[in-house]
Amino acid sequence: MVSIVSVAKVAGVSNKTVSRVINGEPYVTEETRERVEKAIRDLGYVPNMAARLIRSSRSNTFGIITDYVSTTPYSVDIVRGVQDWANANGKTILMANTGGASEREAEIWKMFQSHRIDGVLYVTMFHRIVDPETGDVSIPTVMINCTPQTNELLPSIVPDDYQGAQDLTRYLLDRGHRKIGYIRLNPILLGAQLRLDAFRKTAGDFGLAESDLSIRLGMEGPVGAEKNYVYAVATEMLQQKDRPTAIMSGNDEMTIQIYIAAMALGLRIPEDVSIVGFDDFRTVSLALKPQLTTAALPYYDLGREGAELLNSVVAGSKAPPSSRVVPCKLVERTSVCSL
Amino acid sequence: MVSIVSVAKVAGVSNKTVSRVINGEPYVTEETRERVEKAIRDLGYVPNMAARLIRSSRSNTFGIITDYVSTTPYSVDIVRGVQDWANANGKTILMANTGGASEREAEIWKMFQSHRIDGVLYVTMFHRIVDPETGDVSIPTVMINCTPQTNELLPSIVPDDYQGAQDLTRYLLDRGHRKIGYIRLNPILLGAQLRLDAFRKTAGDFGLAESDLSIRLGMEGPVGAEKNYVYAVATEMLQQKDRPTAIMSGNDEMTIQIYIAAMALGLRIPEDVSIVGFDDFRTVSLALKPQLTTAALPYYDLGREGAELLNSVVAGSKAPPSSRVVPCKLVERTSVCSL
DNA sequence: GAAAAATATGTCGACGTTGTCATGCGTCTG
DNA sequence: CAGACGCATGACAACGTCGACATATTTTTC
Repeated sequence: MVSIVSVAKVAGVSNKTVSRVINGEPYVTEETRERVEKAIRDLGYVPNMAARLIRSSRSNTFGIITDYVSTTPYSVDIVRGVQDWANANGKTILMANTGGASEREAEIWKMFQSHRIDGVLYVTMFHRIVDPETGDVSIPTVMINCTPQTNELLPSIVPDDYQGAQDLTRYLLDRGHRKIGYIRLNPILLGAQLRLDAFRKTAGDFGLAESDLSIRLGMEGPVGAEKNYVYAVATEMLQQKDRPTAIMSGNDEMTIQIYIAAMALGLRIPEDVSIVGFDDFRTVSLALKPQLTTAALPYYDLGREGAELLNSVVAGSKAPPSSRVVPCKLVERTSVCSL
Repeated sequence: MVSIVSVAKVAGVSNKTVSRVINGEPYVTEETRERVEKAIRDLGYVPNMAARLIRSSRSNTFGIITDYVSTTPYSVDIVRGVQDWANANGKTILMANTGGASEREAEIWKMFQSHRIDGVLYVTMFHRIVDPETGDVSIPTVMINCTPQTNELLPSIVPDDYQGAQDLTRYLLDRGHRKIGYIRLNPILLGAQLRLDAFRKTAGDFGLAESDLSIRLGMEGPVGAEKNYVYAVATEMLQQKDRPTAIMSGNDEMTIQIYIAAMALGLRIPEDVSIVGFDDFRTVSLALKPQLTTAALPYYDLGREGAELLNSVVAGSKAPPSSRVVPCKLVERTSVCSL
């Protein structure tokens, strides 16, 4: 492999001078610089990060540790956000996922440490409460899409599920809906509770009675093996004689079943029932006809800002580890009508 | 940072002996080994991969370079397959994605080289033909889900779209369907052509005339900004007086619109129309009612086997760079009825 | 025009690890 | 009991890079 030494030999300078050119340090004649750069090009020299790291003990690398990248195609955008930031800032990304197994988690932290990474982004694929199992490895960490259980005060950055659901509820109320059904997400997920709370509170503040709200559980059970009642629940809800004029769904994926249930009963969307989702999972929200009005989870921004935040932590900013909350934008499409 | 030297000091041995213990080399007394292991535990020592790398010039790291991890939640399973393999075999994964920009691609190859990674997995999110822009960086490479344009003879590993579509078509024919509609995937994707070819050939071999087949384009245009005709095309197809008894869809995502189109026309699935998809994109195929019969893209296996293959290439196996094809398994659910 | 300052380049060692070779000691062989 | 062998350990150099410091050359300053 071609090293700094071979470049130096070809350019007829010392290796230190080559190092200076590579790192853009001052005190190199234009002429020398050009000769060195030519040698670098000719030889196809690429600096060796590993050597740089043992010298300077800064790896310029972040690690991402995730639970279920895969079983859930939802939140890949978080990873993309991180990668784009990394790319723009000359950082490298090391990736690992636990598949939910906590014994693997400790291994991964060890692996990260063996690469002397500068910081860790701890990403969960659903908004939830967790406890990183670092196995006494301590590396600057930012949590994305999750908050720590014990108050170990790791900074975290999460979507504002509450505000998103609030906006969606108001949106329906503003359009005259007074009987609203709600099909709940798996209660395991933190977002589920926040969204439901916002729905209840907003509807209540507006003056709706609890009896105007038809709240039902759509899913439950462990992530990846949950029981799904959505179709049955939606069918039942829509067969009530005093049926809701709008249904709010725990997430977009569940709306597929709500759409089908409604259509099977001969109801038109949105004329007979309005439907809103949550997440803006575009594979679904754009494929449905009419297209789905929903609240977009700011996954990409979560990733980007998380990386940014981690960077400032690594750089030693003493900002108290706080929980940042990123708003969910309401995306208006055509699945809701005004009454 | 605690290094091998500090461990040696505490254990009262030379650093080489510590190295021997770490690497499980022979010729260390049981007693010495224990003393060293204790010191390692006490100090929380973790070997420094970077140092190991400059010594041995083997990084035990693979890079993954992808085009659109993100915009498409489809193929994250490939990445999961790779990661699981890596985890089981003590390799580390460096990730980068181009977002489709080829100027970024060259940068990424350079970055990979600067980390002296052992090999690259070049992954595309759709089965297609590409040309890696390595920018004269040469690292052992395996292509996953894509095949090289120029015959540079990089080994590749791809799903068997042809066989999958063949199985699906036979499945319909076996159940008595003789008028079959086909809504095509974006022709940009290699899989689109293969799937269509298999459909045509299999139906033809069975004795169906071209007039029994109703083949229509469902999508076209650049990835991420395609035009989508599926709903309109499906509606039209199902309104023909001699309408097909079954529709085969380019992929699962498109079936959402086919379902809705059918239901809007008052048709029941599968009694009035049978529908099959492709991919087994479970967010969709399991959410639909009735659940979708489809062919599963072997993404996880693609990742796993791709990593395996790369490993053997890196190890210097002289196996001629061939294209391996992994079968798509038919997943039978309830969206098809027998006539 | 001599001293001081600025610029340009080089020498050397250190980072943490492992490969090579050397050494010391006990045991076996004939 | 001498030589050969096997085992356990250590000394030292080298990998590629860069920081600290030294030296050489040019420019500025009074």
